[in-house]
Amino acid sequence: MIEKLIETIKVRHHFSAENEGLLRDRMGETVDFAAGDLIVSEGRRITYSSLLIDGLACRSKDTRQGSRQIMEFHIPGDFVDLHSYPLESLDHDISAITPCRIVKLHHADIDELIERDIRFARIFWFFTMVDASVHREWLVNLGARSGIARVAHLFCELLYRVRVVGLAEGTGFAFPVSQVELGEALGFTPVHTNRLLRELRDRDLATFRAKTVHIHDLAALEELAEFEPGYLYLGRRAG
Amino acid sequence: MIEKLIETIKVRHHFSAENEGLLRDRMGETVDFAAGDLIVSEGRRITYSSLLIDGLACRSKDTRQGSRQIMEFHIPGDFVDLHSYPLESLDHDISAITPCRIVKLHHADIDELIERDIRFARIFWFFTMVDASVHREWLVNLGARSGIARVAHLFCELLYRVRVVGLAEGTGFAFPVSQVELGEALGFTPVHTNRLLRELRDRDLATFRAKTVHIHDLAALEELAEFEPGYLYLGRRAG
DNA sequence: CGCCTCATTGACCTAGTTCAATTTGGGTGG
DNA sequence: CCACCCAAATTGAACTAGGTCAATGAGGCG
Repeated sequence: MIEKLIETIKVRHHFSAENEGLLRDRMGETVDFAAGDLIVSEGRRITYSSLLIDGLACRSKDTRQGSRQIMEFHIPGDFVDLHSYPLESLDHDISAITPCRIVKLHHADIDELIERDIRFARIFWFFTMVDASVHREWLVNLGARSGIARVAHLFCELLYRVRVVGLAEGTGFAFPVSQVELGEALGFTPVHTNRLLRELRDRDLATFRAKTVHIHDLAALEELAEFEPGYLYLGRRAG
Repeated sequence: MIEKLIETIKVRHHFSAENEGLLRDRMGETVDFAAGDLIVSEGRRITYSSLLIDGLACRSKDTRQGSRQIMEFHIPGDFVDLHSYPLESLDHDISAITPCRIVKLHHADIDELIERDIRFARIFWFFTMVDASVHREWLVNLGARSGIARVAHLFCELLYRVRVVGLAEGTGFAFPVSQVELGEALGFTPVHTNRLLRELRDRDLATFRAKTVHIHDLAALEELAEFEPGYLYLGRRAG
């Protein structure tokens, strides 16, 4: 059930079988959410973190004008709100885009894990720092890249992340968002998002159809996006 | 010397005199940088974190087209690269905008502090999570707010942060950036940044002149920016 | 004084928005 | 199986925020 999480740990850290066992034992209840549900809502005090094991979720903030900014997409294997452990409450919403299943990890259990082996603190802190790194890359995306490059960059990022947890099929992957939601992540209107997708298709770089991304020319797409995967910290490292 | 850091801890956590002493004892060498210097450069392996005690610094990434995206400004009292402690290397540059003075806190000493009192881990992790929260708010800024609101939002954020460390003078504060740099943070060209500043001035909301921001009508500016300071996590809380 | 960098302004251009209409495709009831 | 429905995708045309290019102005400093 938490296989995908284990994968995301192991690409980055040495992780003993013993600690893997400890972690498995601490995982709590499973909860299901329907598409559109709030998994965590802004400002609420939180006593557990949610590991996404199935579905697509996102972090977002609403603006007063009724628009919404999506700040990160979450795929199975991601803790969607691990930062609630140090922060205790969140500054934004986490919502289910498709039906989602999460497993709880209570903050008290995180405390225990860290007490048992301080390396757990490193691992969890590291995860939250990867999210921050992704945020920074998205800032570059929104602030400094052209429309077409923004879409390309997002597709590249998702491909790399999805591969780690075994959800890629070659250079294609499921990405069950509407064009409205895609626009909310990229800072564009749905109309313009649609035109950018058409341009990607016309240039034979990537196709987004039926909630699925197919990348036709990954090298060219990365070139267009100036994609450098380093910010995802996917390399195996000492830990 | 680290008074401002202590302030930023104390607005958020209970912090004992004993721990304050421990922290003071661990602070390392002081280093000075000239305006424009890189304090930390992308990809470098890092063994200490830098506490900014004087000057203005920023986190940024360069794009291949030669433009630059600024992702956060740092004022005295901020650790500019505390995330290098869990990450060990950084995905972006940290540079001195004005002459800067930093004090080193070696990662080995952070280890020791945490070993002495686990609450240090919470405090440091918390700091890095506030940076992430700021990143998310900036994502909303770049992705979903109008030009004028973006500038307004940045000015509001800086006022609130600068107040904590005693660097505000009423509703004014020093902000020694050029309009080019301001544009690099907001995702605008210098020309357009200039026009937005003129509009803020014309509407009697705020003035940016001689490297100083003067806010004339804070309530109206916050309203325009949809500024909600919660994301800065400045309220005093249990820790 | 004379640079030199930065701020300011104008005129024109383009990426992205807005509004509105049309098409597509999956699901559902008969 | 088909007719219908509804949400989402697609396209067009007109509009606007922001970019580009280029010239001018203003302050700081050797």
